[in-house]
This record gives sequence, structure tokens and C-alpha cells, in this order.
Amino acid sequence: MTALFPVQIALQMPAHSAVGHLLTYAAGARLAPGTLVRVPLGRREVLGVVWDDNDSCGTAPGEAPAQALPEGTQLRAVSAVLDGIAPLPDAWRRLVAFAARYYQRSCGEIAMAALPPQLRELTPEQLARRLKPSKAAAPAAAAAGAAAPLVALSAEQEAVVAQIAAGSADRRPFLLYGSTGSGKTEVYLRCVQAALDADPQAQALVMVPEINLTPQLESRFVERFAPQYGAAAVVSMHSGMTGPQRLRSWLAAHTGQARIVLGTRMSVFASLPGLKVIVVDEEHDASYKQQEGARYSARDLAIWRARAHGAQIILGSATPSLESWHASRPATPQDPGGRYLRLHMPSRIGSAALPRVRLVDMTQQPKRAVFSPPLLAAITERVQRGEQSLVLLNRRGFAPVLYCADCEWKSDCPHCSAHQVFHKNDRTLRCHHCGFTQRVPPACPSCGNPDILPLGKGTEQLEEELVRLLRNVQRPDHAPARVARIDADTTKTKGSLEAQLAQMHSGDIDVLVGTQMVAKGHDFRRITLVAAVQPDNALFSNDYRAAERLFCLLMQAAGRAGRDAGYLQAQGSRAEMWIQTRDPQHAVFTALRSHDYPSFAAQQLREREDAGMPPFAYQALVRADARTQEDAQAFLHAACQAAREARLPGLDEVFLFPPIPMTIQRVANVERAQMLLESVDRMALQRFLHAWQPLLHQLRAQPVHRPLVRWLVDVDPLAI
DNA sequence: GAAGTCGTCATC
DNA sequence: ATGACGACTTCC
Repeated sequence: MTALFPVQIALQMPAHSAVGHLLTYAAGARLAPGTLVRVPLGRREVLGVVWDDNDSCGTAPGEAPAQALPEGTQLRAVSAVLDGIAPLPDAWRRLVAFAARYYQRSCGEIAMAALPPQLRELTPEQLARRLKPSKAAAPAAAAAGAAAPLVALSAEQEAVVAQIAAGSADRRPFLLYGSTGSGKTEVYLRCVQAALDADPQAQALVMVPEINLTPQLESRFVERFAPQYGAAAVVSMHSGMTGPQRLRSWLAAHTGQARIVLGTRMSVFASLPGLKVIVVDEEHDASYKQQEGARYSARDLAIWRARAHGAQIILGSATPSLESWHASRPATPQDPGGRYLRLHMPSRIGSAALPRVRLVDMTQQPKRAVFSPPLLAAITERVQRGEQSLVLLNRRGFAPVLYCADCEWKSDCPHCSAHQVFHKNDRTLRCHHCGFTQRVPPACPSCGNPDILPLGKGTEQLEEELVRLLRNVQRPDHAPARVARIDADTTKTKGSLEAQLAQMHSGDIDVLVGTQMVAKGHDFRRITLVAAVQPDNALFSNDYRAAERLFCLLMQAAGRAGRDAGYLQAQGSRAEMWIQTRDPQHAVFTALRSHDYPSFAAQQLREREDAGMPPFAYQALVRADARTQEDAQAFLHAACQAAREARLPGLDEVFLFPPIPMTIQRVANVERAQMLLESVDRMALQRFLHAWQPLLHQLRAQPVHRPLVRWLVDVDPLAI
């Protein structure tokens, strides 16, 4: 008779299900916390992680740590232990538990989402087979090839690297504030190098906001570290990888074979037993916030993780988020300063000046022209000199809406409260929210007027217009000017972005039209002009972060220009950033003109402080979806009332705004409402949410709220 | 969330 | 009678 040990297991279950907490199974032996197991659940078998029952991590929010099982219940037995894989480290489980608590999800949901999907899908036998060859492949390390000689650091880089190496006594996070082209990546490389050299077990995590940016980062890191540590020392992690690739990277990180993990937000959950340094590049980028499922911020979790591991963390940006900027404010006699340490690298490498910013006041330009005459002249000039230009517009398609001048019909999406966008290439109307696609009607569907007009401009139209405007312009080699476009529509197939970027690099293209996709990170050597043709669009939204976001985007876009200092100096010219606006006095543009992020940030922070907004307050959103707006709001109203009646802890410190329809009220025939919660006390907001969660579950179960489709909580929302 | 049961309704 | 669809239940 073998003894049976009860074990607590975290499984992929949403917090709202009846079994959204840790479940108890019987194991034939004591199992270390973090061990991967397969357990029966109903009539299927699923992957689980052994969790500690005495640390209160694993529970669904609002529920007691250990869900008491009815007396005498027969426990089901663990069906297999994946003993080929070492238990996940305690620090990893603490991170998962923290994220589950903070973002109001179940522990198992976060844990399973953090593991490679193949770990869940494969049987233990298949997995065991996968584990073997990876060992054989290991000694590829120390591949020949001497390390390329290091380029000398600038004085600024030198100083920053030294400061990071010295560390702060209290291990504060560093905010590396360095303008585009100041050589932040080289600083990351040196800091990672130092950490890896100091400790043969050490691992580094380097995060970037978008999948598109991982290949170029990977090549930088492989080039630097493969000679010393082997090609297997650097792995990537992002959702664009295939199942087997992800499994391989994950295992390499988990076993310590990989010394450096590069990835998108998901990689913050990588198992890294030797984690010593974390880099979050472009830390201000909104992509670090997951927008579905568990709505976590990978940047914020990275900070938490670094502290928990005693690892060093470097946040890098040319335009830091106001949160990070505020958190890194220097101490003054009245103020002890922020929790982070700010490091500054103001200069571009190689003495390239920042581009000159030129504002075109569109109220003084001919009506209806997308390209003002001076901008068109500037672009023409570049083409004739053999230089490249980048034209930015954050709007895909040909026109955002079709319009009938006779009856005022508009191409509204039948399923959403949004317009269908006119795509001229394939003659379709497409809703960018629900994906609904139709053929363009030959005449107005409402009154039969054959003359329906595109209203507003998209990238397709810009491209078409540029081709027309530049049709008589020649390059120095007398070839006609070449215009191309990069956006989500032209890069749907895998590898097409790379191909198009390569075309740009080779100089085949003179003018590139694109969305923000091209404004981020890509290193174009020969662009000497960047133009934002309609940036005002971004400021019309009522989102209080709109100005901050636009500033970041334009600053980043400006950074694409003039990276080849030598060329520009030889030409005696300087790169330019053109901005067409009807409001040239707007703080965003005036700050941009002087490349003055600090004063822009100071001004924005003052406004935020006066208005009691983040980072001076903490927020959460509760959203409800239903067939009708009334049903959605009824749930939120009931939730407020329940919170007040139950006198929830934290209620006195948390302000509950009344429920309102979302900006895009209906998507795919679902009506959406939301309510905002705000508090100056982060812990109070957390306490409140934690206590509220079970009430929301109970409400959802009531017959009155039957029509509710779903509800969700977004802690620290980016947009409201 | 996944997979099962069960009832209703429309269609061959 | 068949199967498509939705509502409801269960899962240590």
C-alpha cells in the first residue's frame, strides 16, 4: 500500500469558474512545488503545475486560499509527472501568483498562458522524445569565430554603462533616457555582457514591443554573444514562432542553456532560473500591455520581477512613459525623488544632429490638399537628390468612409458603431473592428446615386496621390520616382515586411508611405525626410493620453531620419521632420520642434496632477458586454450598488464613476459599456477589486443579468 | 474554458 | 428521425 500525498495543482481555468482555484489531487510521492504534472479533469486530461498550499498564491481572487473539500471526498490521482523537466522555480511561481492577484485572474490561467502551448498539447511520451535531441544539440556552443572587435563607446555611453555597473545601493530600476540614435542598444549589450561574464549561470531577458523588431535585435545579440557563448545562448520568444520553436526556446531558458532571451511581452513570463538582468526597450510602448485575456503590463511585471529576483532592470526610451518619467524624477529638497534612477544620453552617435522640425500651418495652405506645396517641394527635392522620404499616416485603406452627397448615406458597418473603410485595391468596404467585408456598392445603397465619394485619406490614397504628384520627377539616375507603401495590408503574408524593408534599404524606393508600423525601430540609413501629414487626427480622441502617445510616435518617427550622419555632412544638409497641422501652437508640436521631451513631460505631468490622473492616481476599468446597452449598463450599476451595500474594503478611497457606453459602443453586434474606478491609493484600489470580484461573479449568475455576454476588469488601463 | 447532457426546432 | 443550436452543468 503506497502512501498518498495530497497536492495542490494550478490548472487552466478562468477565475469565474467553480473550479478557478487550486485543485487537490493525490500523488504517489511528495512533489516539489513547480513540478509539471498531468491530471484528470472531468473526462479529459490536462497539464497542471504543483503549487504550494501554504502560500496563498494560487487562489482565485476573493476566495479563501485553500478551498476546503467536502469531508471524505475521494481525491483523483495525478496521472503523470513530467519529471524530464525540472520544477519551475519558486520565483517564477511568485511572479505568476502576483500577476494573477494584481490583474484579477486565476493563477492557473496565468501559469498556463506563460507556458509554451506544446507543453500542454503533447503527451508525456512525445515530450520525452522532444527532450532528448536538445541535449545532443547542446555542445554546438563555443563555435569558432573570434568576437568582432567592440566599437568604442561614446563618453555618454561609457558613463551610463559605468553607472549601471556600479548599480544603485537599493537596486532601483534604471530609466535610460536616450534620444533615438544615441546607442541605447550598445548599452544593453554591454550590461548584458557584464552580467553574463560575472556569473556562468546568469541569464538576461531583453524585451521589445513588437515581433517585427525581434529579428534585428536578435542579429545584434547573436553577433555579439555567439562567438563567446555559442549560438544556442540566444533565443527568441514571441507569438509568431511555431509550436516546436517556442518549446525549444522555452526549454533552453528553463534549463539555463539559453543565457539571453529576447522577446515580446509574453517573454516576461519565461522561466529564467538565473535571471540577473532585464532590459525593457521602448518602455513607453503600448504593446507591452496585453489587451485581451489577462490584461497585464509586461513592463510593470518586469519591474516587479526584477525586484523579486534581485535582478537589475533597465527601462529604455527616447520618450519615456509619463509614469516612468515621474518615477525617475531626481530628488529635490522638498521631494525625496522617484523610485527609479534616471540616466541620460542626449547625443546621437556620430554627431548626427536631430532632424530639424518644420511645422506647416494647414490653415494657411490651399484647401483640400493632403500635401501642402512646401512639403511636396521638399519631397520632390529629396527624390531629385537621390534621398529617401518617409510619409506617415496612421490610417489604412483608401478612405475611412464612403459618403453619398445626395442622401448623406455613409458606409457604416452593419455590426459596429463604426464606418467601414474603403479599400480601393480590392474594391471592398472593410470594418476594422469586426472584420466584416463587402464589395463596394456601384451606387448609393440608400438612394441609388451612382456618385458616392471617399471622405478623408488613408495610406492607399496617399500612395496613389504621391505617384500622381511625382510622375514627372526624376531621380539622379533619370529613373522615375518610385513610391511604395507599407502597412498591415501590404504585410499580411509572412516575410513580406522584411522583403519590403529590404527594398527600402537597397534604395529601390524613393518615397515610402506607411502607418506607425514603419515609424518604430527600423533603422533606415538613407531617409532624410519624415513627414506626418495628418497628425491632428490623433488629438481629436478624448483619451487623455493622446498627446503623450502622439509625441512619442512623432519623436520616434523623427528618429528614423538622418541616421547616416556622414552622408548628410558631405551634402551639407540636415534631415527634416515635417508636420502638417491646423494647430501649430499645440504643446505637442512646439515641444517637438525643440526636441524637448523634458518640458513636454513636465507640462503634461502638471496637467495630470491638477486633474488627478495617472501617474498621480491609479485606475481600473470594468467593462460589460451585452446585446443591448441597457443590459450592459444594468450590470455595472448593480455592481456599484452591490459594492456600496457590502461596504467593501477600500470603498472610501476608491471613486466609482458612473457606467458609460464605450467610445465604440457596438462591435460585432455586442453593446459595450464600461465604468472607471480611480484611487490615489493603489493598494486601496487593489483591496477593493479583490473584494469586489466575488460579488461580480454572484451578480453574473443572477437571472436578471442573463443577457450579459461577458464582463472583464482592466487594471491600469491604457485607454479609457 | 472544454466537453458533456438535454431540449427545441427545422429540415430531408 | 436527424442534426444544429443554445442553455445548462460539471470539473479536485
